[in-house]
Amino acid sequence: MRVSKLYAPTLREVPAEAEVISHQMMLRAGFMRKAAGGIYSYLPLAWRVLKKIENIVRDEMDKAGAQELLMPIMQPAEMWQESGRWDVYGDEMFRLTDRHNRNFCLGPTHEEMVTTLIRSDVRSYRQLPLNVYQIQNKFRDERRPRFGLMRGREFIMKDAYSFDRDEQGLEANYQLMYNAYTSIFTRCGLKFRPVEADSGAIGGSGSHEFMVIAESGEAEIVFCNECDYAANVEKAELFPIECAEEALQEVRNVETPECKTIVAVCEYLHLPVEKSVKAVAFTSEKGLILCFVRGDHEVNEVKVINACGVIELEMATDEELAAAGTVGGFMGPIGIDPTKVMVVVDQSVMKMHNFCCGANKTDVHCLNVNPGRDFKPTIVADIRLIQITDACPHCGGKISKARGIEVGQVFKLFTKYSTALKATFLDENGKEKPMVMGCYGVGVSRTMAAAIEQNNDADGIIWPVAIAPYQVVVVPVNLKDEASTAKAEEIYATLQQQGVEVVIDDRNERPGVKFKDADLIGYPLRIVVGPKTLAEGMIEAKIRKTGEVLHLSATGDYVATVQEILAKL
RNA sequence: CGGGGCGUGGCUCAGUUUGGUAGAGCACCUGCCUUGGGAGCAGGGGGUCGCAAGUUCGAAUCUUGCCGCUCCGACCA
Repeated sequence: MRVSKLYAPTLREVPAEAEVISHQMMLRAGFMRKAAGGIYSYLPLAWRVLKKIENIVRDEMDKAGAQELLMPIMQPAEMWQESGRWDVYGDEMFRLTDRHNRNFCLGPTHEEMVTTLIRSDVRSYRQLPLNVYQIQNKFRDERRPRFGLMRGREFIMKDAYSFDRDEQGLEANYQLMYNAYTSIFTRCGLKFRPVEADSGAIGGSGSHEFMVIAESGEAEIVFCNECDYAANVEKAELFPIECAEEALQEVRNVETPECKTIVAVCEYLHLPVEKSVKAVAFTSEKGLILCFVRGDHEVNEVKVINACGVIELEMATDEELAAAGTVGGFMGPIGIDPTKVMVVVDQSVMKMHNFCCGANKTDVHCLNVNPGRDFKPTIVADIRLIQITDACPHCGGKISKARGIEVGQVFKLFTKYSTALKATFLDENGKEKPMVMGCYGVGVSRTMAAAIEQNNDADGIIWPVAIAPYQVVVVPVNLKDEASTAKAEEIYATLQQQGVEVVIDDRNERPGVKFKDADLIGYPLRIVVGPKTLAEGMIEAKIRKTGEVLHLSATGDYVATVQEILAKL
């Protein structure tokens, strides 16, 4: 490719709309342009990167025994109604109607589609296991699209679905996919970490997320420094906290004027925060939920959702609190009827003695409260967020936190969809059984963005060779100098013949412009051909990642050298 | 959806407070010149100032409504 013909309009300045590095770089380097919020055109350079990622994904999927197919983006409402998700999915689903007023959606995911497809064709245990995948655009009307490709409303995803006779089969497929994902992200040149994850709205249980480690990541993960435990914070279990036994004392109320937060209350009463319990109130489709955790702990909403078996949580309003007989800032479990309001108490609170909490009256808190004696929870569960001071839930070791970009997730769905959608088969005994399913996603366009987040400097992108749009750019320094320009053309043609993915910057621009663009676009290797070095029989190869400059013989076998350099990057 | 900020040529922004008929830099076109890290000179093209109503002799500027973008909170690949 000749840069003079390449559709890659670079920008000198950072567009005001872009906040994160990957978004800024992709706009500046001419990789993409916005059509609407969270919706982008991929220009040729980006499309080459995406195809490279897709091909790595394909290769690993095929090796793991999955078969590629392509399902419709537009999906009829009926199958979603059958699974029950037409109503559950909410505003995040793009919906449309045809001329006959029939309802459709743009696929946010394909469990319904694939399950109804497979159920009509697979009748026997002999046809299982089966694993199918596709790479296509997905549509989700995000509440808040942001960060360019990191959270778009239309994005490219690889989604695979496995069907097995039993849970052992699922376990095997899950492991195959887990390993394939590890290979995919390794081959893409990314620093990543698989972590235990909550399975969320997709359903099922048992899940891992593949996180690309990056400061700009939206997810927070914890990992143990001593064992191999790693989890999304919203999933992370807690190492049990024990409390020393002490004699139970009588409950009494104290005035706590103007103390709206638990920290203020404890300061006012000269109590350690560990001797207090705070409350967070939510509303859900099952009504009000009062959650209680220790004063210095935080409520984990995902755990609350799972513990209560609800779909969504919202912060409760003052009116709802008043109706339940309490008041914001002074909520406590005493006197709340656990059969009318869900009183969800963190497991660690159940072990505390003589603690302080709200008295459900403005400016009043209770002292010496004890679980069991003074109140009855509706539910006791682990509902708190792990903190850096917590011990590893597996080995008790010291944990660390990091931020990550979720580029892939694997789920064990079990029979959630096959039961709802009646995807059954006959086993060897002629008995009808639901297929045991798994699903496995890779955010292809997000992976491209994540790669940039992890590989850039002040001058631009630094592509890992495996997913770079081109491997090499050849830069003739001065087009007026015939000898060096001819040499550059020769090198370009030769490399191309040898299968190197190469562009030549044949624009009649000053060298600075070409260098700046090459750095910005992030070609892994730049070959500069100019009169000065050529006079000495040399050409220059500069490695984008390290800045290292190598002088190669212009007449010798530079092709082999270039291939060696690329192989090492 | 709630809360902040912003919409002026392709990009970055000034002008809005105090209404008087639109500007700069970059990019683009032509010519000259220049060629190892975003050169210089000269000339040139391009904007119904997000949209719609309103106030006014007169609106980018004031008022109202709408739309879009963006950032902060809950979801996800």
